[in-house]
Amino acid sequence: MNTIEEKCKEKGVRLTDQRRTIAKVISESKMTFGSKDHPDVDELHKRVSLIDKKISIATVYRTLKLFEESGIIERHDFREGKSRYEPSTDQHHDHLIDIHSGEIIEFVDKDIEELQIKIAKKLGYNLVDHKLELYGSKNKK
Amino acid sequence: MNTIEEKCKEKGVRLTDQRRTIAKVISESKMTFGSKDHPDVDELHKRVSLIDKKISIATVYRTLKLFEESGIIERHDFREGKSRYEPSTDQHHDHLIDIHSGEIIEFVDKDIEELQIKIAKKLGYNLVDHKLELYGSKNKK
DNA sequence: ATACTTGCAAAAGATTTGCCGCATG
DNA sequence: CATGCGGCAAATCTTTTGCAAGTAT
Repeated sequence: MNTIEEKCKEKGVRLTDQRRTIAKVISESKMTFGSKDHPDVDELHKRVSLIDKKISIATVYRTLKLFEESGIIERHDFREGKSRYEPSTDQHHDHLIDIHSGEIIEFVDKDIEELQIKIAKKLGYNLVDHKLELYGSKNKK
Repeated sequence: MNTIEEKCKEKGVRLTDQRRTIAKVISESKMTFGSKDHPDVDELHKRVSLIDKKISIATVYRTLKLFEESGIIERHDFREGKSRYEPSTDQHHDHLIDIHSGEIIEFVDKDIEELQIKIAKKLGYNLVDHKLELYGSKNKK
């Protein structure tokens, strides 16, 4: 059983064959394609179809929304007009996007996390969530 | 003449009545509606129509894209599936979005800016741009 | 049994584009 | 005058939804 399937059980998300298949594909995305993998809906539907070609894209959309709302996966908009997904991790991370290749690098920085909480507090808010994306070009030399 | 019109001249962006009107509306957005104003395309079209009701929404889209590509205005996606705009400023700022009211608070933090540059460098990149959005709920007390 | 899911196709919402007459520099 | 611009409607792209039939607990 894959990680996402386990999380569904924990959260009381009902499981069906379709959801199990989609869960499996997302769970295996990073394992198979590396930490730079953040597939979009179409890509996920393609991968899911290899396992069960009867799963419709509407189900993929519905399942992704469900998983996202349960905190099981994360959705990102990298300024392309479509969403990309990845499994949630214990360790929060942010992204650096290579503006030339589109490659996505993940990173973790504790100082930045703390600074954000402090800024929100100063403005009179509790930080619930945040999004930090760096856009950069590869440094020659 | 408004600020955006001036910037068009600097950048060699051709001016027309429609573009002048749209420039005026964006220039005046913060003056009229406060620093929390980040209108979307529909809202801008409504405001523009009050001045010249013959300007089509296609022109608003085309003009916003043009201004954005020239660095005259900034586009944001605050996770709503549509874009919001504001005039570019000399002083870079980030946004905190109230998850309950949708209110947008602008803030500037030099430490965070520096930290981002440092992180990008460590990963072998030159930071070209970035996006930081904090999502928070109002802190009672 | 009963409420939840799915597939399909249609709908919706945001944004872009082809065409052609018109304005700008 | 030539090139680019704007209006309109149709097209595109991503995502959502109504419906009828099937499925999980």
